[in-house]
Amino acid sequence: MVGPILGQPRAPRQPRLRGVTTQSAAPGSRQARKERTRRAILDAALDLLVDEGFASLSLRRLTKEVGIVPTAFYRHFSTLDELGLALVDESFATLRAMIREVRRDAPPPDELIDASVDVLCAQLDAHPTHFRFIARERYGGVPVVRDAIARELDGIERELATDLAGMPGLERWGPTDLAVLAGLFVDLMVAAAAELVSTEAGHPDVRAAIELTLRRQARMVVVGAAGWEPLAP
Amino acid sequence: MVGPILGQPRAPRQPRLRGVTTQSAAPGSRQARKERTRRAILDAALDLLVDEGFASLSLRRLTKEVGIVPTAFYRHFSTLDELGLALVDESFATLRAMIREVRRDAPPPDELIDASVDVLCAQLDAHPTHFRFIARERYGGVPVVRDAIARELDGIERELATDLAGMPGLERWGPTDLAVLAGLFVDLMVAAAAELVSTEAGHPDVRAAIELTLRRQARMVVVGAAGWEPLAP
DNA sequence: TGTACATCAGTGAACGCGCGTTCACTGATGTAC
DNA sequence: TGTACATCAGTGAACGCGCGTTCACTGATGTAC
Repeated sequence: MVGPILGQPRAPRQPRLRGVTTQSAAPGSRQARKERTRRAILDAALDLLVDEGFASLSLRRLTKEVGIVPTAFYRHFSTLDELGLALVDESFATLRAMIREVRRDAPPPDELIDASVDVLCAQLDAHPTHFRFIARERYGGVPVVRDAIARELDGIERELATDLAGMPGLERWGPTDLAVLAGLFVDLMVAAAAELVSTEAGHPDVRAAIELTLRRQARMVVVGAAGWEPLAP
Repeated sequence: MVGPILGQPRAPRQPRLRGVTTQSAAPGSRQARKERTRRAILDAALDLLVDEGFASLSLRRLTKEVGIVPTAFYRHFSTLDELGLALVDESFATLRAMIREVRRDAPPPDELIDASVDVLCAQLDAHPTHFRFIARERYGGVPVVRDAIARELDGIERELATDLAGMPGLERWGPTDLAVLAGLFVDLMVAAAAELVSTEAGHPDVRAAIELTLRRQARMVVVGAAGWEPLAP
């Protein structure tokens, strides 16, 4: 065991923000501490991305925010792109969890829209940085990240199309129509998420208005789907 | 008049890419040449923004592309933000011209969607960089630009709502419902534009698929609007 | 028309700064015996 | 249990580079007379 004062040769580097401490004082196994630092890097990145795009993220500012030295970053990610992909993974884990929640509750068709929007708003409150990341980087400046997000959103559209296939009134729809409808819902969701997380600190009035608009837009789409004469697949 | 060789004290700086020439050789009045350089800066910026976000745009690379020295930039814009706002102006001039074109042709309601999508696709071919700029920077990393785009899109939504108000079947709609529908169309358009300009060099098949999806989505929304029971304003 | 002066778009040297990445290192944790 | 050695997350100095911005300048264009 190491004394609390020993092993700090010069002015000790204080933990800066996130509980990442100097090697002499951190609790837990080496592996646990490494994982904690990785977590701190991801969190610091999501925080910094509130104000800027991923393309402008600087490794030095990021590691400063975490409280580690710039070179320590490379113990966790070999490039910034790799960090970006980890953020895509994490953000879509949140989004998929949200979708699973709706699917699990299986609300009746007439409540489906409101229930889905409720879940979306709750998730937006719980993980605003994840949704902001997806919305902002979807058409953002880093091709690797942009492509990864496009691929994930494609997957979600396909899943949603499968879900929709079993719904009352949509049994006779072809795969193309289902894909079109699914795309409509996904676009609607991402656009609304982007609006909601960008007004973050704004008035609850603005927020309520965006939420209301989303509900009406989604219902309008549902009415359109209900009246849609399915085309050949 | 100045001779073609005189007044070039050392290795003459060749015009690099855009026809911006050294001061000794450029034709036209001083004002005309200044305007031409400004134009070249805007064009070079739009070109560079194919590959990166506005937040990552570097003044030095930009001026190098134009063929002027970095400091000459300040003769035309006092900051990069000001350049960004000029690009917003220009991009929305294109978008508004597109809307005017649809309005002028005034196609009958049953052809309105297809006619609008046709115009959109034609404009996307003519000015892909403008639409890419709007789509990418709408949620991008530079607040000044993002806010300006949000304001412009709001204006367009309001205009569109006014247009829609006079259409058959929508006379009894309240302003809120009209705004909801207008928002839906604008989101659809921007999302489709973003998809179309991002596959730029891609297969015409992909392009055709996106275009077809857009047509079906728009029609689905129209069906939804037609079946919509208007609510209190 | 010719001359003298003003304007100003573009130049080029220089500045200090933050950037990503390299490298040899330190010292607490982990492990083999 | 105690000891000797290996591992490896984090350190800190150093590098060369491109960045935005300053400043005094140049010389063709524009204008007043």
